[in-house]
Amino acid sequence: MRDEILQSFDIQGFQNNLINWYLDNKRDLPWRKDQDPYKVWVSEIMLQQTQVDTVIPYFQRFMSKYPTVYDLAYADPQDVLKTWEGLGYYSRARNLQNAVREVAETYNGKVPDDPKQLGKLKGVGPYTKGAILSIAFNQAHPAVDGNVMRVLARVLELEDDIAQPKVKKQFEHYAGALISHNDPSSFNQGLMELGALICTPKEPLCMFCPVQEHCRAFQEGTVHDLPVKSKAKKQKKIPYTVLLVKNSHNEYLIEKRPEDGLLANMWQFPMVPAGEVNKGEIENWFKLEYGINVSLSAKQTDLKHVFSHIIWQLEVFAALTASEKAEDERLRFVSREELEDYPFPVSHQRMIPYLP
DNA sequence: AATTCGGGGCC
DNA sequence: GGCCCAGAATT
Repeated sequence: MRDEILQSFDIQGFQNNLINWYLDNKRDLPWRKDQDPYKVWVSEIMLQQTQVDTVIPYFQRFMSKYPTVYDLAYADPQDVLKTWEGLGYYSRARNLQNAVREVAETYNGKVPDDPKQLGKLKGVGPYTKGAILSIAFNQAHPAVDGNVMRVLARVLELEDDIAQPKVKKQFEHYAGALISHNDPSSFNQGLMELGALICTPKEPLCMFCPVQEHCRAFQEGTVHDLPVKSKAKKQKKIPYTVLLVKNSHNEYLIEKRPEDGLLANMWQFPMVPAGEVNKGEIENWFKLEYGINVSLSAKQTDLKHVFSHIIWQLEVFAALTASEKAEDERLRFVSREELEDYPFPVSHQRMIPYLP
């Protein structure tokens, strides 16, 4: 790499200022009560692309349901998914349980402290590996997330586009060069805490920054120009007609999504791809696709749901059927109360108030 | 290297 | 509307 960037950098002073600030100002978070590797692991998975305030209640519920590696290893995957409901990126839950089962079987229930073994676990990438090693095992491995890239881009005044994968590897190199070997846990968490509380994306609080004297962007007045990040392309809009199908027993038709792809293994109300099926053909299409005769009734509402890469435009209709049972394994008629037992994506939770 | 994975908070 | 968030897996 370009190590001349670190030539005149006061690594020791930076470490001391950062760590002392962190120890004095760290938030009292539920996963910071101890260094249990399993808890650190679960918290780091939940915190991927997810803000602290969102994670807190999920972490509490998850740990009370699955206090140990073995509790999670032996749990029903559908129950785990239900516990994850609303948190998003549901493959995280499936990967976590698969990895925990491997830890139970292969590593005698102990989270491995070996970087190679840890990195092979499902869902444990470069960031999470470094976070677990440093926080739970006090090993000096870098843990570079979005916060750390923003902080380092400013402190070292790095103008590389942080949206590019190769740039993250460069930042990991710098983070590895800066990390405290005396207290890698506080150093890594301090970088992230600084990014969350002080070195924020917009309007950073430089006046309160513990490493202001080390920050090249502050010295040069370029804080607002960093980090450089290219824009993501706009999401594609996909229209659906959703059918809230009710039968004579006041039961509603739900279906289980495929085991791969978007919202894998979650349940939902049947969706008709409106881009491929005309309004007048919906009932025929439904009979062919689901084997159930329905009659469309009143439109209930329009909903828009934004994902990272697509936007669902949902037109929600009520519908009636004479059917009482569905042949297909992925289909079920359930009462309003029984709906609560199934993991639903937020987009479909929002339809429940409109059930006929 | 680019795309696929959720959802909420903020402006 | 756009941007950000304690990213990883897949292609």
